[in-house]
Amino acid sequence: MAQRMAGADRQRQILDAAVRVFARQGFHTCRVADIADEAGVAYGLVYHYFGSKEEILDRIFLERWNVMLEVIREIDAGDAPARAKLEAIAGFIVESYRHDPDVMKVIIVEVTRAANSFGRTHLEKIGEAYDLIAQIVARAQADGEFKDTVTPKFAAMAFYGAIEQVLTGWIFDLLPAGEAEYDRAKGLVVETVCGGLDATPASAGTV
Amino acid sequence: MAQRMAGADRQRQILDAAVRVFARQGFHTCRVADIADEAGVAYGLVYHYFGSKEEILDRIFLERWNVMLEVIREIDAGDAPARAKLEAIAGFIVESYRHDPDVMKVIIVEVTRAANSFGRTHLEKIGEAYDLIAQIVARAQADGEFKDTVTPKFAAMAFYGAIEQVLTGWIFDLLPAGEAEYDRAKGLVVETVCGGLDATPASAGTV
Amino acid sequence: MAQRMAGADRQRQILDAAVRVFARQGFHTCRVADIADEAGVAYGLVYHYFGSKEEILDRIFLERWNVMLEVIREIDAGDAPARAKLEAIAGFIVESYRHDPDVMKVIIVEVTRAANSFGRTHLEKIGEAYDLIAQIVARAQADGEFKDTVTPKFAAMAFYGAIEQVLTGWIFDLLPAGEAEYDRAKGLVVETVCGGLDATPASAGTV
Amino acid sequence: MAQRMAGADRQRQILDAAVRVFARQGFHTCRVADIADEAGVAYGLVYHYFGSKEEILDRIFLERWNVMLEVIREIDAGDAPARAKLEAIAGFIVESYRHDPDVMKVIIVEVTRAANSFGRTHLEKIGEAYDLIAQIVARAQADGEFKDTVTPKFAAMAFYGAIEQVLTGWIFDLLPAGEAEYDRAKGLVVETVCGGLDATPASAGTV
DNA sequence: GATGAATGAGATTTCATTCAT
DNA sequence: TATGAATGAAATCTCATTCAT
Repeated sequence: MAQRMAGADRQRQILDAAVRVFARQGFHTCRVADIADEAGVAYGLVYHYFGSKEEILDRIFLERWNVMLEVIREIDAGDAPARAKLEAIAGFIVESYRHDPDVMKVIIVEVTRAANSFGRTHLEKIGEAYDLIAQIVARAQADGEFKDTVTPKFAAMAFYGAIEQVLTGWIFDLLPAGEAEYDRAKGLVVETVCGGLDATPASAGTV
Repeated sequence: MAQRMAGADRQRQILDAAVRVFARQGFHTCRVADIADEAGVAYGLVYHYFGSKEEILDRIFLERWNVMLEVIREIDAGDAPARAKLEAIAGFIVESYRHDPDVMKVIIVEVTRAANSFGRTHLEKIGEAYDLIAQIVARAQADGEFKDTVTPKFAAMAFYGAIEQVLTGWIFDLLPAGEAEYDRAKGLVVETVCGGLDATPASAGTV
Repeated sequence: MAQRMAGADRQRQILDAAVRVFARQGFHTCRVADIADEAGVAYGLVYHYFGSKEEILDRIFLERWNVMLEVIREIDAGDAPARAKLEAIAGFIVESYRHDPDVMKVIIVEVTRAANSFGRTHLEKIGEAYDLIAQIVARAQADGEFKDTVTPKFAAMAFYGAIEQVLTGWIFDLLPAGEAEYDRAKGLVVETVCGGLDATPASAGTV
Repeated sequence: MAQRMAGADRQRQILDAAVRVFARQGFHTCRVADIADEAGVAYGLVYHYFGSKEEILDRIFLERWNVMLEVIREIDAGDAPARAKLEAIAGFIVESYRHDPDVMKVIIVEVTRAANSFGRTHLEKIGEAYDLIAQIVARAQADGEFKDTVTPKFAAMAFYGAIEQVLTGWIFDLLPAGEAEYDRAKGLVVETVCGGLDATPASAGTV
């Protein structure tokens, strides 16, 4: 039986359990009871802290996604070259996965591509990230750092898609994973994608 | 009341209806009754032709994915440069979307990234496509057409992820869609991604 | 595809198939399709010859049960001692089982004790057999051949129950079955049951 | 709306309701909703306590049958003559019916003879009872109390079959029922069946 | 007579959510 | 806060029966 505990801690406990359960069984396949069990908490307590099963997923997604948006904004605010900024973003996403693969799995598998089931609830939030990346590209194109062959939005999608797919590869064991791979991936995604964006393509060859 | 019809035609009719329904409402959100209604067919007939709702999704996925694997294999068998092969693949995927966006939406949203819910049923099939692309990259690296900075598998994931994300952008209205965009996208994905793969990066600049 | 055939033959063919299917899978567990398959006949043809699945079971039961009633009446009409008559009845039932165990299995398992499900449709018919046996006992009691310790109906039930249970034992492999056992059973049931009915109990010992 | 209640009590309540419903409508003919209604409980609560409709029947059967096995074992352990033991067993079964006719009806009609539908799940359990009875007979034959004309198993089947059929007669109104009949039946079954087993058949005449 | 596609009512089962304690 | 019993609205799936051909 769970001891009294500060509300915030309990929420955290349930949220963390939900991440594990969603990652393991999938949002649609798991039951609220599974979350309660995993958290070692009574059935009804989940509903004391969250209005619905979906709200739990919302919270998991928003917590992490907002952090990412924050980080991207900070990166963007710096005055590094665009390529370095993209590398920092890729680095952050990879680190996020390294730090807590389950959360990223849930976000990718249950939210990012599942905009259907959840209605369009999170689409806007998701789009914000793409827009921020697009802005970086746009500014780089204006500065002449990047070519303007592609629209910034298009570039942002390709960039983000490449990263997400690499994570998906790790998640589903389609790509070798491990500490070394994580470290290399950060640069390689940018290398691969930005190779085609750079205005001075020779630079790609020098890395 | 539905007229008598050859079995294969009825299956097609139900399959097509299912694609529309899955695309519109999502696999988990729709009911088998919705599919029957959409097909203008009695409830039970769906179960006359398919063992379960899931089997319908399986069929939709496999039909299309097998075609894609076939096409990739054919492209791969030719002796064009790797870059042209990748462009042909990207072109095929984009054309697939243009021709039947609903099917691609279902595949991307309900299958490709949802390997959780369906068990790992289709993971292998999905992986085949990545492997074929990786082979093309590997051979290009051996030939000196591509650099070998990244592993072929990694490159394949980045490449496929970029395309899929562009499609996702169209699907969820995060990226402007339309005939012109579709045509441009084919080349741009390759341009963007392969720019970093090309051994002679200058070529990227000439496009 | 089934050839044209006289109606009666087709009915027989379906009826025989149904016996096998009911015996193997049970009435509630099998589907009409199973019967059609077993008969090597098209689905719809079953409904051409029978109004419902239940009607098939009715026919199977009535055909056999009426034969049994007929036989019991004939035996009863003779002027053998009651004990011989009962032995003849037991003999006939055992022979019925030996000749077509499936029919008896269906009758015992699906009809005789299942008077609930079928409403009381066949109760009266079933009761006729018990009454005929009871009559034999009653007359034997009047003649002094049997004691009148028990009511004729009670004796009839005990007698029939003993036989049916022995058959049940064979059906479910709780009792060793085989040609020799069948032959011995005929007399033993009577020996066992009638031993307590006989007015001259010593006779039991002489068998 | 049902009040909160201890889990065990609720199970009992549902179990008792199920007995009434199965007895009245038959297992295959009733719906789980009928059980819930009869218990005055919400639909889903039945599934809160039992995994399936079949599990409910299993429980009803096992609860009662295990009691009977226990009683038979106790009777068997005593040192009364075999005939007295059989009479005690018959007495217990009849009392069981007198005490709760519905349970016995369900066991006889839905389980004992329906070994088909339930797979062979309970066959072994059912057989245990026959075996125990057979043991009593076997020992009596060894002691010379019973003749060894019939195998013990055969005798056990005949004995049990006679009782069950008498109960069936009461259940389906083929045999006059009532307090007096119940009391008389206990001895009469044994009298009838054991008359043929007794080594000293004269004793049968003295009852 | 013969076929098997078509129908749809209904049964079991699940599980998110509520709420009495 | 905490508990888990209670609720009941769906959803899936089955299958007896009908009927066009």
